[in-house]
Amino acid sequence: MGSLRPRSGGATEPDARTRILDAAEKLFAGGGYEATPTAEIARLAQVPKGLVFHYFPRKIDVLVALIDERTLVEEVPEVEAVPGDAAKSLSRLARRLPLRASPAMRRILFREADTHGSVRDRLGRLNGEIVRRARFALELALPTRRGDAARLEVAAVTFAAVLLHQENLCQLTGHHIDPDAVAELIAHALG
Amino acid sequence: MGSLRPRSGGATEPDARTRILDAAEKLFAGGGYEATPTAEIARLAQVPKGLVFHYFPRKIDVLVALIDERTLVEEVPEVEAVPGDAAKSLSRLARRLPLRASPAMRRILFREADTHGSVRDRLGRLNGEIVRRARFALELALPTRRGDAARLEVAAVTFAAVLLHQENLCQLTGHHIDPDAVAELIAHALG
Amino acid sequence: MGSLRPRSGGATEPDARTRILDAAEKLFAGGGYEATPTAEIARLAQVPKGLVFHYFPRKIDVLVALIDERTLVEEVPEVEAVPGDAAKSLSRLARRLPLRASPAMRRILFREADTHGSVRDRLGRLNGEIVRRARFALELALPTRRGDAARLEVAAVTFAAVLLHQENLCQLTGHHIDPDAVAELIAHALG
Amino acid sequence: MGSLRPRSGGATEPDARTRILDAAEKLFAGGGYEATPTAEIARLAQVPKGLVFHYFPRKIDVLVALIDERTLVEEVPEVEAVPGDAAKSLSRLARRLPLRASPAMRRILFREADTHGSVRDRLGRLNGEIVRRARFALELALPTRRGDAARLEVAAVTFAAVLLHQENLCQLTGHHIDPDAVAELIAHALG
DNA sequence: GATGAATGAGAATTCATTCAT
DNA sequence: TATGAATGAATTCTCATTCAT
Repeated sequence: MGSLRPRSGGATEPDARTRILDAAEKLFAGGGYEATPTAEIARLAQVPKGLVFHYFPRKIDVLVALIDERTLVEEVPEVEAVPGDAAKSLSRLARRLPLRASPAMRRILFREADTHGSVRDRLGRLNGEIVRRARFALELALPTRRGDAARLEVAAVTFAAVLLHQENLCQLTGHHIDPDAVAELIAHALG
Repeated sequence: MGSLRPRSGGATEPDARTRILDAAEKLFAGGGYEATPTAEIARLAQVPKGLVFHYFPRKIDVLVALIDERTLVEEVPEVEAVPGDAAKSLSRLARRLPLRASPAMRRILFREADTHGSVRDRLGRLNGEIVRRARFALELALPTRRGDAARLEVAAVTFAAVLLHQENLCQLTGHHIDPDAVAELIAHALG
Repeated sequence: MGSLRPRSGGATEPDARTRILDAAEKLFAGGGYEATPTAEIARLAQVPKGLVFHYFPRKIDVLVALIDERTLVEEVPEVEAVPGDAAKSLSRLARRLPLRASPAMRRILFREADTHGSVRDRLGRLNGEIVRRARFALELALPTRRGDAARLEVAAVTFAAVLLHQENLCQLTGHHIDPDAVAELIAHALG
Repeated sequence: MGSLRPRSGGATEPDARTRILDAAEKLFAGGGYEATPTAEIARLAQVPKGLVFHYFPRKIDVLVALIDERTLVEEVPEVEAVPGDAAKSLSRLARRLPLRASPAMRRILFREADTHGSVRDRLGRLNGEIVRRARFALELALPTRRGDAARLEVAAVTFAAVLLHQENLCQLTGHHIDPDAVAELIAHALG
């Protein structure tokens, strides 16, 4: 499990709070937030039950802390787009979503979107950021023509939809999408 | 709530089993499966608690019955596509997903995809059917060119992603997608 | 399962009441009276749940009927003892307990002795009858000596204990007793 | 009720776990395991319902703990037999069964033999130990003769049967056995 | 900070029994 | 006589949360 917080480095055993979050991350990703008892978090974290509530007074605080500390939507100004090559720019975006989070945290992010506002918000910001980057990449790649703004926006939104759809439902339904091919398709549509 | 089962027509009060499913549909869509106690289903359905278990021995059976009886993925051979007009064909598909289910059932379908295999399966079939129809629509609309099969497939998959993404996450994140615009974009990409 | 009631002979399917008792016999012997739901009796008997209560208004009536109709302690005057051969007489008794009941009913008889007075009574009568027969066998077999009445009684009671212990606990604990050897031992003690 | 665990001595109120086992011991002996609700155990123990499940996650664990902690089959090498006096040796054995358990626990041991394997095992070991001791007592008491091993074994098994039969069924059927008289009978048979 | 016993509301499920048909 | 839906109290078990130490 990936933490965004610096851990006490080397071979040291992570501290109790970290172990609790590690356990919750695994369990929430597996069975879901509602179906995971705090007692099981404690057991897996190898901490006494009471300690979970010492760090996280209510169960929901564990989820909030996970989202807060272990997912990061990268909203940096500089986006690595390839000027003049829309397809390549989108492919890059696909290969490296502006989301720093472990696979488990990604599952939680999508799965528990209904559970708490903070999760939903994070997901919304991720979507927004992907759209923003896709838009930027396309703007940078394409010769500026008038009247293209709307179409470019649609392309960006579409690409974001494909990426998030893949992250979320494709894993469940077993379908597969090749983002590179989609990138090329979209680039072609705008070209 | 929409039932695929024929109800006892007219103003007759629906029978107990139907009322239970009606109540479950509303509650699962609202608070989610795990967070909904069977007692609340019974209360809303105005039946004694025991009757819920008379019809559905375990709680999960209520969810399975809902998916089973109140969602239908239309897998019919004839698809109404407009020959020669890819964009219009896709737009039509967007306007009428091959999914017969109430808005509440749609919410349940996406929300509880992790909860039980039967939900996941249904969702997978929905995705598959949308892809199939999009593919068919595009094949019918476009002049047959060699080597385009792959690109056409990508277009179909992309369109399906957009539609399902809209049904699922757009409602949560507050973003919006105009399927018609996406349809046009894709048609243009293949045109 | 053995019924003491005459069944409708030949290959005819037994009637509902009989099937209910057949099912109860098997289930009570297997899991015990308390742990057997009436619904399961109905299921195994392949009769609707309501019919069980038609024939047996309360659940305990099923057990009482079983004991009543499917166990018989033979309290007949004529006992086949071998005059002059105590060991042989006891052996015969062991080989044919004065209890007409299927193995399942025997299990129920011992297992549910605490559950209802009628079961306890039947068991008491069985014990009494075995003692009576053992006593009779020994009296018949042995030359009448004064002062031996008490010892003979002890022998009879001992033999009954061995037989019932075997029927009851030996089956559970996996131990084994050879009644013939015990018969010989006792005969020797009195000889 | 006798506990094999050391209690907090003196007039101190026993702790919650002990009170739960005390209550269960009384209730299981009275009405039987199946017929005793955990809620009644809690009530009698004067602890909240939840605490029963804190210590014993499933109801059966209460029974298992009782058997485990409150019955002990004494399997010690040294057996106090009276050399040369078989009858007396057996009488001693009868007077002090190698079973450390309260009368209530004895009732539970025999009554719930079908309920759980652990009970059955304990009962089996008790039977085995009694046989072993009876055998030892007789070996010690009797002059060693050839070919008597089998008869001695039968005698031991018989005596064990009588003792356990008395503990178990005699209480139910109302019959009575005088172990001393049986001891004498057996001694006489081997004498 | 750490701990695990304690709490009790409430969850799922069971089940004997009733009853209208 | 036959049926299975209906009932609701009771039962086992869960679990977030508190709290004394």
